[in-house]
Amino acid sequence: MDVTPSLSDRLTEAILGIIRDADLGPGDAIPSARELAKRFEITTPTIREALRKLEATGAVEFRHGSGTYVGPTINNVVLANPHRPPITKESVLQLIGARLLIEPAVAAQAAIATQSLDKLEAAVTNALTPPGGPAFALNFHVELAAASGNPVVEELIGSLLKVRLREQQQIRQLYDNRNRDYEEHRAIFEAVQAGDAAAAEQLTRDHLDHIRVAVEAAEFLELP
Amino acid sequence: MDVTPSLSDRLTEAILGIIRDADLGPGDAIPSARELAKRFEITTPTIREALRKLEATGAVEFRHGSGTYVGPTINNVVLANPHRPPITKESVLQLIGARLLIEPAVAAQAAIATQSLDKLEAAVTNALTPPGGPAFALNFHVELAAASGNPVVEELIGSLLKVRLREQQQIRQLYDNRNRDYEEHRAIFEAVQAGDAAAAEQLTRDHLDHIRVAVEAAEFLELP
DNA sequence: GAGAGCAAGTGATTTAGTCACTTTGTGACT
DNA sequence: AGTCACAAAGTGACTAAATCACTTGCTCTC
Repeated sequence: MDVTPSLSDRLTEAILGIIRDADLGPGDAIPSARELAKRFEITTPTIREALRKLEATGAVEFRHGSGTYVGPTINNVVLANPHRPPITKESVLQLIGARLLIEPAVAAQAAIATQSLDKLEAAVTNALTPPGGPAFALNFHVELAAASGNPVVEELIGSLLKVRLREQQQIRQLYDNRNRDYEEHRAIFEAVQAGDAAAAEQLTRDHLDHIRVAVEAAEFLELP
Repeated sequence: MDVTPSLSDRLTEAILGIIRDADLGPGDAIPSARELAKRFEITTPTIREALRKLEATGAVEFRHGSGTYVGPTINNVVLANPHRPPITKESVLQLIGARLLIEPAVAAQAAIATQSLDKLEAAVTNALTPPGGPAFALNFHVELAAASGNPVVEELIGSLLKVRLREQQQIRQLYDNRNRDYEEHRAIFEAVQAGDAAAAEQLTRDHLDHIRVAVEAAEFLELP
């Protein structure tokens, strides 16, 4: 069973090999589909299928008329499912439940890590005066994970937040907690800065619990 | 910017719509590529690109000569990157670091949850007498996450373990900790069963720390 | 020098087929 | 009657040769 080495999956691996051999990072251009087809001695539709697979995981990006480029998540070990099922109140609560389990420990770790906190502080203050939209509010949690010093944890939190990005923003717009969020974020930041792991952990737990309560109280709208 | 609704991404959404409207689950067959092409009034290569994207995220599966079927991870919110970068000692340690941050809290949650522990106990005992290979040893951690009652957490741990499945197995085979693992797993299980959250948390932390030390002591081989 | 416009390169998609694999059912043989 | 071999139908895998649409950069003009 499955003695088949693979189908055109070998192509995706080969393309990834090219990207890594050339030491390309996100944003860099990769050879055109036509050239890849020539190089592997196959036809364009076949190479396109391989590229589509890579596109689905964010390893490459297409830009019509311009070229194909290395995607932002090529080095991720875990990623948000781009083909996510439709949202329900239950799924949102499960998501918050997962964060409630993880993020307090992350905050505690950030408090005892020696990472730079500049970007975390920026995320706190930027949330109040949003120059780039409401997505900034979520940024705090990703930066908090980044401050833990473990890039995998950062990916994990980032993925969890990305899954429901639009919905999270919608929730935040409905119940304008911007000020309360700001206060709570700042309190967490200060605990982290002071190296008080226990306080950071508890404050994060409280913060997420407030969000959970808000979601639980909400009667859900339909999905757009 | 990006006023373009999308390209043939609409196809992937449409296919997912068909799957959900027909209430299909993993293993169920979906219409053939030719029929989908006819239904959407496009050609087969185009529909194949869309299906490939879905294949990359585990939403569908191809079986040559048989058909296309719904994949196992279609309802996941987060998934392991199938195009993972090559392994390094550092990346393995980062992975363990992430688990060290998350799993103790998961174990504590499992101890106070009211979930059934049958499968968890089975995972403990099966690890010693492996009927299905060494993958069973990792199963314990997934079942532990399942026992927490939060499916998102289960997905998360499952994804983290899947990323380095082969490598993890390799590590385990090299340093045959099977007996020590069994003892530690059993201790964690018993703490969970007894509802002792603090003990479950600490035992899990110790267990993962033992693995971390073992990996840190290992001088790494090349990748196959 | 600045702008309009053309041309080359690229992805997006079509059309029309061939090959390889799996499944299933039918028929012949035992 | 049961079983096995084989053919047929359906499916995915892939090829081949185009055409359309978009981006970019260059050149030519004013």
